[in-house]
Amino acid sequence: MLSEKFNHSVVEKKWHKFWDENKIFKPKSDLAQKKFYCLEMFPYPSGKIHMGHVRNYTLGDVIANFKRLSGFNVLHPMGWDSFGMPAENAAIQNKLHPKNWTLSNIETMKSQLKLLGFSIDWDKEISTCDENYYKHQQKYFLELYKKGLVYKKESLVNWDPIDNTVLANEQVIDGKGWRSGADVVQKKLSQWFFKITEFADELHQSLDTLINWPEKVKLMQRNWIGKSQGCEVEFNLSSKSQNKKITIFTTRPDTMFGASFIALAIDHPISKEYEENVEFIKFKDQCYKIGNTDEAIAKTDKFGFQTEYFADHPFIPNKKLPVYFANFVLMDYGTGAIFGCPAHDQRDLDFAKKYNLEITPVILPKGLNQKDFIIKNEAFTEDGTLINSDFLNGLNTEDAKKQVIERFEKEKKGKGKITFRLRDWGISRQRYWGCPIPILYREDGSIIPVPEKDLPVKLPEDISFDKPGNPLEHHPSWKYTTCPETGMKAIRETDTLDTFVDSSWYFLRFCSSQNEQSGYDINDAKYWMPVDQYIGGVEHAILHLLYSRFFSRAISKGSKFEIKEPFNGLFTQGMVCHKTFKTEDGQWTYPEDVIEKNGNFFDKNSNKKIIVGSSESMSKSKKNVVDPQSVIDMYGADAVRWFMLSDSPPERDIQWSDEGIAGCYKFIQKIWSTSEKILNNSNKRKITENEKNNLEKLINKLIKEITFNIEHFHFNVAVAKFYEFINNFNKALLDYDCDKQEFIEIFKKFLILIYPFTPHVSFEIWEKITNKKDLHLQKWPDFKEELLKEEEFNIVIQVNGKKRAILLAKKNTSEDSLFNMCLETDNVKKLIENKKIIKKIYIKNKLINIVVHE
RNA sequence: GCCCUCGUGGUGGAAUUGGUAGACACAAAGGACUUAAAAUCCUUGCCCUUCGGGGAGUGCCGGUUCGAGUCCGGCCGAGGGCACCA
Repeated sequence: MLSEKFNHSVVEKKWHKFWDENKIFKPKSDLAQKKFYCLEMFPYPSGKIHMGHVRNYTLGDVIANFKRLSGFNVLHPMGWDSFGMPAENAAIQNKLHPKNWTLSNIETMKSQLKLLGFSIDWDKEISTCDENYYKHQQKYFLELYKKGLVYKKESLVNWDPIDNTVLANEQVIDGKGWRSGADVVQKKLSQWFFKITEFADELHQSLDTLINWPEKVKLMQRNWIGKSQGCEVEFNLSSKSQNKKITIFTTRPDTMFGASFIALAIDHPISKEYEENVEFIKFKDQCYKIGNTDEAIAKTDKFGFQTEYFADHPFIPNKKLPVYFANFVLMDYGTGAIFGCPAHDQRDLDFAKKYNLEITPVILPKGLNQKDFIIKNEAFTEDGTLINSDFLNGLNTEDAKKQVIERFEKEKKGKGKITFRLRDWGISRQRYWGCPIPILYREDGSIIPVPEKDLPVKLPEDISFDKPGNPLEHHPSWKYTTCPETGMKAIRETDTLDTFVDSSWYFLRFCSSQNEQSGYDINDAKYWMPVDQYIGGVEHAILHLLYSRFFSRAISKGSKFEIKEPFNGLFTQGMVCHKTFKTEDGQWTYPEDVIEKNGNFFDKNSNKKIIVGSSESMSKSKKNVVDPQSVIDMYGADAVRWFMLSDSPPERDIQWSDEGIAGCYKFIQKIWSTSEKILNNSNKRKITENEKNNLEKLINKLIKEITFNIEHFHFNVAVAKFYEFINNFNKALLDYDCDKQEFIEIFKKFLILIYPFTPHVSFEIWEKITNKKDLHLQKWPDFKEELLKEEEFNIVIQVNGKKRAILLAKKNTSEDSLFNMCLETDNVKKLIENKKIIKKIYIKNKLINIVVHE
């Protein structure tokens, strides 16, 4: 009988229809069953799906399927992060309405995702630009407003001059807008903020509870929150005309006796007194001129402006410290004021040298004599022993810190204090395509939250992008309204919410996606939350993941079900990379347009010579992309999924290659042809006990390995084990040449194991073998540990730690007889002849090492 | 500058606790089947060899150990995060 090829396009369509119609991926409403919430970061509907999506959702799908087979009630939903700037850019460029552009992209991408056969419950689909979604978000905004976690303030903000919008600190990367790449400038604007700093300590501490998060991500968040232990100290300032008090923050109170000046941030409140001082204005301008890139700032010389004030040293009577405004002091960290200790801080040293200020060393490095310790151009910033410090002399840094703080607290001059680097989250965006902020500005100047009954504040549809700036601002009527209480004239807030707000609670919405009354139902959330496995790109390590941790805390605070951590397990996958191609005149070229001739590469359209560049993460701008749709058409969804899981560990980058996908296609065919071989076998010879045993061992080993490797995210290793199994299984099929029944039973277990990876071919063969369409209802097979115990072992024989021979020995052979067997092995014999055996090491069923001496 | 991670064949990568380094796959070379191709299958893969085997070998140098890819110290290289945070 001739084997037929596996026809992926027909088979895959057939199963998509069956899965869809029977809603087999819908979770059960039986809340007594143990649950598993498997979530991948939802996509922004930019047009078409890309390979990054394919990899992300394939990884999640393996987990979801595996957990379903393992008896869990699995929630595996999908939605769209559908507000955002690209929709507006498309509107401007192509005269499309952002809504239409977005909805049509969603439609395209949804159909593409369906091609891949992901086990998603599409009934739970949500979209953040849907008013049924954002009305709840507006409600949460108002709740946070009530809880005092939202406020408005005038502040210097990061302004992206290309996108014409404000960016959060987290969205400024190397001084450039995270999306536009434009140099960010500082601008003073009145903005809404979420008080994320209120949770700084909790967000920091709670990271320790996230044992299923990558250390790397936790570390990044820890650094971002930046917890520092120190103290605040009050200084008395005096000038000819007046006295004042200011508070400074320091993490090095131990260096107090080395203080030689006080430095204030340029916008410290005291600067009000100098607003009209010509010299001060000059100084301020000079500071702003420097530019915004972090590198430029870091390299800038330290300079300052001396005030007429002097500060009293808290411990040294009559010691007066000059007070400066300095360009390196930040207003929004600590108190915006510091004391300078030049000997033990590099910035302070640079500053002190410029203005000839005192440099008093107070920390002596270990093992150094005080006479030999001179500060020249480098400050000593490490720990040591206190000198020149009155009551602290002789103490180490740690103890000195404690003593100083104790003394400050006793004398009411200061107190221990923890400070965070984290700033509040600026959420106002001057954009149309986002969630409107439900706030009114009444003509009498008061700020009125929109009453809940008037929600949602909907986006107007009739908008124009003819003028630059925010279309909501320019809309002829939308923003004009009246106060619901007084009837006074009022104007709507025209800023919309940062789209990171949208994605900060969507995982909660999935628990109750249809609920009209509230964003999520407490009982649903109690059952489904937290997300058991969250999967996405590491680029969200800080932004999205920190915001979500904050937002779910903030909205659930004080409710019957407080959410501490929304994501129990986190996995950050690597990117999909491809070689880059450039013509000699520097034009990026798509891989599909590159042809090879005698080892050289050419653009098939222009015939220009192509330079092959390094492999980089697939991106539209470099054109090193491969369209998933065309690959699915050619090789099938199972092959594409298989590729995504093969070779590279999921947390590392993967290299896309044509040979690789072709190899995956061959493997899918091989699964199919193996099933054909079994079924077409008409031999009637009965299988022997030994053969049967071997087959059982084979599948038992596979079950153990696949289970372990899925649970540990070693999908690439699981793939290798499948290859190994299929190779051995085919060999057995050929060698044993007996009645097929036993092979069928083994192969059925194999199909259950591989179903999470390649569902289409698995379902098809399962049906062919069993005449049933119920592969998804099978139970994940158990393995019998006793079958894995081998009767015979390869015992490695080492002489002086080097492998010299391998012995096949029965389990539990005594050490002595093994040793005797060793001595009779030719190789060993040669090597230990005329030598003294010093030592024997025996590791049971594994290894013997004979140590000899000349 | 500070912090973190990673260095294994031509390539992607295996190697649960220190115990047979290179599983599995891709690419390459040779071969089988075929009129031919595709598909499939087999063999090979550093150096020496009398074909039994021997030697070197996981970025480099050193250490601990009977035994190190794995642990420790010091270099070198790549990638990532933070960057005037007092």
